[in-house]
Amino acid sequence: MSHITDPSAGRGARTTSCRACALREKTCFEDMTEQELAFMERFKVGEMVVEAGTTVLLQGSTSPQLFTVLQGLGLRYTTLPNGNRQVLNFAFPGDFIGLQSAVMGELCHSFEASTKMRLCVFDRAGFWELLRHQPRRSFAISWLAAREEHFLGDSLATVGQREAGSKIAWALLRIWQRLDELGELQSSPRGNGLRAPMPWRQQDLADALGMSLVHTNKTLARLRAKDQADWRRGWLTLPDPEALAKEYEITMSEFQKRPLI
Amino acid sequence: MSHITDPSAGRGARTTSCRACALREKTCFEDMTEQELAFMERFKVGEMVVEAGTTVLLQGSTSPQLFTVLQGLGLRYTTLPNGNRQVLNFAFPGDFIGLQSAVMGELCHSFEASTKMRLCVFDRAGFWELLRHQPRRSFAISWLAAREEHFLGDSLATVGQREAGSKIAWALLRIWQRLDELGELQSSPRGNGLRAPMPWRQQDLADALGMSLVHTNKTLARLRAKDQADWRRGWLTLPDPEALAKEYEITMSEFQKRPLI
DNA sequence: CCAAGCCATTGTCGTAAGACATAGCAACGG
DNA sequence: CCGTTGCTATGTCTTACGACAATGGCTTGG
Repeated sequence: MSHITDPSAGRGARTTSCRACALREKTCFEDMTEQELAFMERFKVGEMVVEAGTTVLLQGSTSPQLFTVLQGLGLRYTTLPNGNRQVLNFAFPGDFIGLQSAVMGELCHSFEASTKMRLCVFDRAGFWELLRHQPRRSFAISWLAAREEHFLGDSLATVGQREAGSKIAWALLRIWQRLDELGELQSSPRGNGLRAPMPWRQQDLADALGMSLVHTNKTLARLRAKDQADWRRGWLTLPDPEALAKEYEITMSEFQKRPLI
Repeated sequence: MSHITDPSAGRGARTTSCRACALREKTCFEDMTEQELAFMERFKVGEMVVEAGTTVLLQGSTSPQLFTVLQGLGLRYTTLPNGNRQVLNFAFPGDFIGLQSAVMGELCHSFEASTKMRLCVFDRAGFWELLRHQPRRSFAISWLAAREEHFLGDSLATVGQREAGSKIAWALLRIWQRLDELGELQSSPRGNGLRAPMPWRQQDLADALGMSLVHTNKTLARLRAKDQADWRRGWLTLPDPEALAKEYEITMSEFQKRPLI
């Protein structure tokens, strides 16, 4: 299902860490120094490519690895004792996976690839080294953690306080915005506006919002009937994101450049 | 409503930062070095005492300050455009408040004192200095952030996937455990087991769990009738926490020593 | 070309939870 | 002493949402 490639194989010195991919321009940092690069080189274990559907991290296990998403989309979730599943968030390129596992011993969530993914693999043991010796990287960790905390809080407020239509709209807008930031929006084949790839299943969205599959489906149908959002066969189309946000009282946070690990 | 005291007034050098209070033994770190102490001294702005009901941080504003809770209990919440309120978490002594505001420009949540509180005030501008020059403190920040992320995820799963009784039980157990860790459990005046101070209102709990006040009240009454939990007049009594957790399929995370900022 | 899965869709029905209204009960203040 | 305020407690009625069931449409694979 997956294989690990040697990070040093066949690439020049300055394409190390995550800088190999197009994510570089999205960072809010100047280029790393040579010293930092050398350190990150040691920290990085390799790259991993996994097929859609692969469980990368499994709740209850103790993974020795941390990841940064380079390509593809994923899903972070917990399974409750009653069998229910809660999707904690959707993962996009640039996301750092596993900070919690580095702190809590045992994993309290699973991570699954929703499409084919390419991951940058780091060694958990080296993580504390990173914090100790690389203040700028350390800043990045805190930045990402704070941002993650912010979005989890936002999710909590949505799941707790919004009604079905508003929940769905919120989730779609959030995903839309994130893909927009990553430059993943494309013009529709029929030429009517933009569309975004959205490979998840309705069940995933339902589990993210604390709704049943059926109710999610019906609510999506309602949004589609009102020409507010159309999500079918892996593609999302929002005719007017701003109007949608206004209709359902959703305030989007503005774009922020993000640091990379 | 509040006043700020000079941190250097009337106390010895080694009682600086947050180490002045009994929280010290709860840390997972060796004592700070003299150098670290000196740095934290600069970082610390003062202490602040606020009365119950005070809004310490207001959503939408830009606070130049970060806090560590020294004494008292508080509440972190967001207000949605539709007027609903979501309580994000309850704050206890040792909690670090404001990491997000240090990263996102504008505050996206409010913080309110539920009892009289004593807070350790830090300067936001000095925060990045801290990360840059104090690797051990920087570790602590990451640790706390990861833990916060963990609990937010847990909250999300609870609000999204549990039914009313289980939600309430989960919240009560979580608060009980936290107070236990802080050594705040007391023997009941009537001599029947332990009790914990719980100064919040039913509305607060309702807003934390995404339930209506009325339903929260009725669910609490049901738990009380079954002798599983009794929360009245600011005091919580759990006759058998383990049994409660088992009954409602709640797995408590074990105690972990926490670092201090 | 048909069978088997996997999802999406839609209808019916039941219930958990919300909305609203009202009452009870301290605590506080003049 | 009584009126106000802030919170808790119940009763009744309504509804958004979940549970269950059946269908249909792609996709994969022999």
